[in-house]
Amino acid sequence: MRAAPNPNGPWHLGHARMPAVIGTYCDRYDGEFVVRFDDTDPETKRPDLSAYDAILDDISYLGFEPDEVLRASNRVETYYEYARELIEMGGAYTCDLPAEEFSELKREGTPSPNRDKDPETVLEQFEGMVNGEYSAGEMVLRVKTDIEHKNPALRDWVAFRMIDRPHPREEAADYRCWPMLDFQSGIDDHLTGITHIIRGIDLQDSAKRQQFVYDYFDWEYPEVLHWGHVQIDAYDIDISTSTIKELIDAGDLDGWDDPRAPTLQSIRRRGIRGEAVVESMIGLGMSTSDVDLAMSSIYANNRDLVDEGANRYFLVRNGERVPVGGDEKPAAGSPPLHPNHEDRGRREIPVDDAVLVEPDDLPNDGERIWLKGYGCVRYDDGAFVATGDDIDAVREEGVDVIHWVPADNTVSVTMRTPDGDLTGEAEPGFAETDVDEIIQFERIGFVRVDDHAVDDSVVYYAHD
RNA sequence: GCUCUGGUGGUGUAGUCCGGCCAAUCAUAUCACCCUCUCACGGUGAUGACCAGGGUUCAAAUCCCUGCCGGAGCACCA
Repeated sequence: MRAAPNPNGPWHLGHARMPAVIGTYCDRYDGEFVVRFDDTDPETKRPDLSAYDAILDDISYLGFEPDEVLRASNRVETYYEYARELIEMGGAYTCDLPAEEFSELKREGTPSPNRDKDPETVLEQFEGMVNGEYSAGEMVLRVKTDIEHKNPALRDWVAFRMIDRPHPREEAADYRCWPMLDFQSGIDDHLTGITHIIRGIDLQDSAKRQQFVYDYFDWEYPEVLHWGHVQIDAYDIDISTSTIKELIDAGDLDGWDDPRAPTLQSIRRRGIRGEAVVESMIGLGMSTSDVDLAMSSIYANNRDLVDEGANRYFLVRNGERVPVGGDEKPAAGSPPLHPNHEDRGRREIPVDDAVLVEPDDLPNDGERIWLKGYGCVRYDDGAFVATGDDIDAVREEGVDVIHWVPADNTVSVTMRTPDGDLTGEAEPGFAETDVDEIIQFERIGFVRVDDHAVDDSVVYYAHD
């Protein structure tokens, strides 16, 4: 099986579907996973040189290792050879009709006057194309199909056209005569032994077009399945590489891994495992209609994967400083690193004379609240007074449990989320977490530690 | 205009080919409750769907017809 990306940028979430599905199939049935960059248009779908590696990187993030990586722009001579063969069989003809003119004839089912040229002339003109003797728009090579085919999309389609602008890859910069997707892809699928093709509904007619070429060569066409587009909820941004690129260029996004971007690099940085994405993509099935992927599905999968491993810490946003007093006041709090794993030990959070809590968590005056891992306090006149109550206050008397941090010696944290950046103060022990570690800020959510700078750590928010 | 293709709860999906075991599966979501010193994890329960109308049949989500709604192609893009 193969994934045939157009290397125009790093992948967005929707792109994950192809490697997820074919990778899973290949793993399951011991198949071959071929990545073929279909980079045969240096003009309108101009390849982005950095995208080749970025895409391979995205695939590896998803957990797949391609068996073979090809670039169509390395294989142009091969396409020429098959074109020559096709011409000799009388299966293709050079055509100098302007696009609009041919389009009109096609609509009526009228053949191009070039259609019956003898193969020698065609071959000669095709070599002219190969040698760059024509400019863009002057000459194309058409596959001779059926000019009266009831589906106009299949009538004598273009196999090669001229492009004046050099390919960005140096190795391919000299070519001017480029194959169209249907020709290139059709030849490659056969040559690389692809047995099963999955592609989008936008390419519904491709197989039917390519079938004409396969018939000329007497090849057997692979099994084909089409699926609809994937839309993803939870993003304001259009899921399209070009839109994301524009937003980055305009400075609205910091880059492909901005937490607001619907890209694989983004969710990777947020600590979401490729496996979680793959599972969700597999769950979408193979429907030909468009589907909406709920991010919550990816989040649920990821939560399953990371919860056991994620140690717990406190982070207080918009911290309200509240003095703590009372004779029963403990010197420190010691909540467990993980509620289901006492063996991992407990955090020690020393409390001097005040704590920070989130404004929404402040109880009404005179009411009690339980500072998790620390103890019960009563809120009196803007200060907490330790009550010395035991845990039954929570279990039986309905006292709420909240998270908190000491007022001093905290770690400043910037939390980058899909909805923008937040700041807060984390408990001292947070400083000991490793970069790349996935932790949970209790009552807030799972985050990936991105950076521990001297006075401001950065985390990327994954999900709650 | 021509040609493809599809419509099962909020979302995704199973079932549709070979009609009955489907008063419709599973997941996610939402809401309760249990557990719990997190609104995490785990457990229990609830909510919620066969596009519409005809037809065939003892029996239709499944077969047929019509309609409605949607997606895609008809590029010298991929």
